[in-house]
Amino acid sequence: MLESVTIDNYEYVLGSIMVKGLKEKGYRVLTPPQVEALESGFLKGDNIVVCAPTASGKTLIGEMALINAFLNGLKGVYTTPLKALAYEKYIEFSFWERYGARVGISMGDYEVTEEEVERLGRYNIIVTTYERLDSILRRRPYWIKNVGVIVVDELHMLGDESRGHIVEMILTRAKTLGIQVIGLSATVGNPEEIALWLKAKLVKSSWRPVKLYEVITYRLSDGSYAMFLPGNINNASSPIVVSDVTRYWIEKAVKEGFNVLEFKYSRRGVEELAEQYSSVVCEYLTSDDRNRLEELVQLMKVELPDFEYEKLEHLIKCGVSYHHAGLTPEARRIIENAFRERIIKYLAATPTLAMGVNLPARVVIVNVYYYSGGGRKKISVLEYKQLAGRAGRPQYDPYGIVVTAKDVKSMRESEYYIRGFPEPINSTLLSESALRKHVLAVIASKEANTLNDIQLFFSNTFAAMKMGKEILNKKINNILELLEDLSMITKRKVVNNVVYEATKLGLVTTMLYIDPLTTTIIVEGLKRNEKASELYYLSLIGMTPDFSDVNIGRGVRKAYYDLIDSYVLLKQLPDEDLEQVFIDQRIDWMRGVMIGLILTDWVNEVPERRIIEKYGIEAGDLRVIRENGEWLTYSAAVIAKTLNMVTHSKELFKLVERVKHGVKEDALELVKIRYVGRVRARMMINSGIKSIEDVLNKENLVIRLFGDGWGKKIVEEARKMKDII
DNA sequence: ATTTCACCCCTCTAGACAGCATGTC
DNA sequence: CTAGAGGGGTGAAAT
Repeated sequence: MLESVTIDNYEYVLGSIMVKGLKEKGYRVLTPPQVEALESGFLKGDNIVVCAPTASGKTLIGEMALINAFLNGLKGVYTTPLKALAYEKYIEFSFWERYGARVGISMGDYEVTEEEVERLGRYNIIVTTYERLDSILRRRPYWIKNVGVIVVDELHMLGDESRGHIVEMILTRAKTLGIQVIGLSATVGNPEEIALWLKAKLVKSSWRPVKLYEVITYRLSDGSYAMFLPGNINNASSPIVVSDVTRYWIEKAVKEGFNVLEFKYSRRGVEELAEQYSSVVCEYLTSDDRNRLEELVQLMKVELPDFEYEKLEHLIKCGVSYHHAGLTPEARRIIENAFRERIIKYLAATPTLAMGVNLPARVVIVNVYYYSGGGRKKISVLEYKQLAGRAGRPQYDPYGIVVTAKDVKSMRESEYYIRGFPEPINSTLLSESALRKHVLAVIASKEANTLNDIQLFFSNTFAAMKMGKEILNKKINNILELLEDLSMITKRKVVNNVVYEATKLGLVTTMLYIDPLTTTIIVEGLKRNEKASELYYLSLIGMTPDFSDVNIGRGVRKAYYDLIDSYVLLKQLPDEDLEQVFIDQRIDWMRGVMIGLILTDWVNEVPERRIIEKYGIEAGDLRVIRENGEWLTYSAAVIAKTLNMVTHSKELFKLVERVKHGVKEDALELVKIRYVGRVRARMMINSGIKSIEDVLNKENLVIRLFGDGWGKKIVEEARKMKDII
């Protein structure tokens, strides 16, 4: 056993102030990846890529770089893929405020106005989401020259199909501007290549804080399972056969006081797992367990909407739950905490859980099959390692156990995940949808305006290194033509060069952070009518590529075919010809219609429960639809204004507020009052209270409606608003 | 005449980031 | 491609 290395050993590198702070934060010993990183000399300013498993202390390396920059009078930026992670890190780094560092956060929940960007100039440490940082960098804030380091959390996201290109652009700009880069990555197949691209030193480590046993598991033809347990668990190198793996581990877990996490790539799948094993866990609960679970149930009853609570109640009472994005964020947080405290013994989850907050378990069961695009596929080794990394809670568990590939049918397939190497990650920037956004952004921000400069800018990308500049330049040329066709940019010939400039529409598109195609669809849709219904507007934005896909209940679409036909005839919906406006670009017309119907119900005050049942969606889905709807309705409003479509823009701006609060027009004033949402606003209007003025004049009526507590609060809030006016 | 049931066909499959106007009183 | 569960529809058998 190596003697542990302490922070003190590196005081000569870290400096006394940082050492003092880190100790105050509770750090003493350094993990091997941290030692290696320090040895690499990243605090002197070199780029570094750290490839190491979950919980090996990568964040601290980033944190050191941020503090180092701060102590040198520079700014540090830390960027992550999730808002929840950004917030977590923000809280963590706020510790340094006692050392004089000003710590700020910037993500979509906060505005990105000029003032906001200016405001960020005051901070020494800024935590952002990837997209927000991309958006900020496009605005080229004056303070960018003071940024000493950008720390990219979850750097392996670089290979993510839908968002990797954002990371690539951030890093490309960091390279171009000569800003130090610290990349924190899971173990990937080609770390050398990424390090080479970033001109970074590479720290590779497989060190984990908890020993990990990967248990080869597979299904036998009779439906039972073979498992090769590790030697020191049952001293056997031949497999044991159990009829049900999950049951086997749950029984062990409940008796020995640890918990079990199972991953599966399907919402329905995880709900079924929870259902299936709730009776198993229930059998073993102690009276103490039951009491704690009863408390938990009471908490959920208060905190969650009824329809969500009703779905979970019987599971939670048995110490079991599922976890996926159909749940509201509130439900997810409660379940995560209960699992962390081991009140919930068995949790079946989709990969949301592995992406987000740190939630380890002694035993992790991994299913590897998922279904997509009509086929049956297996998750990659990289994804498997990410899920497996959740096994073993540092400081609590002596080891972690991963049941590898519960749903495969041969030993070979299971071993493949254990012995196999994570796949190399590739650039995703060359997809048309990614490139059209970024080429436009580079032109709109004036980071590059001539063909040569644009090509030069993109020659710094990972894509250029991987694919070669010729292919890249060809693609860029195609995109430039497309953007010109879409009226996003204009072209001018100057002597030996071509100069590009963003149009008003292009500028707006970049600022709104939407896809040029989204803008075009909105423009085309609006052009067709002078004035339109809310259903028309809301369907139109639902058809754009920026609106995320929605899980509509089975059979629901079909049930609406006739209704939809009649709407199209009445010109209440954008007609399907809209699709033909875009050669080669399929727009999701049907999705848009469903979104339109859902959001129309929402802004007409149909109760949430009713909407969810009607369209077979879940509480969490409705929330996503509302957020997307708000952002894109706003975007449509700004686009309409840019094109001087006065009626549309007026209507759309009004609609933004209605989507935000889920109310009809007459309730817009009331919902501005804090503590008043769609339901209370309607109650007041029904009682004759129609404005803030009315609230103050009919104080007693408000208190009669909502009781002493809420009633008085609401009146008080209304008074505050009156005072402001 | 109405209900029940076996059977076939069809459908469906994870997640999450981004925006913050303006004219008028 | 290499799945599999559940919903809906259908038609014939059972009541």
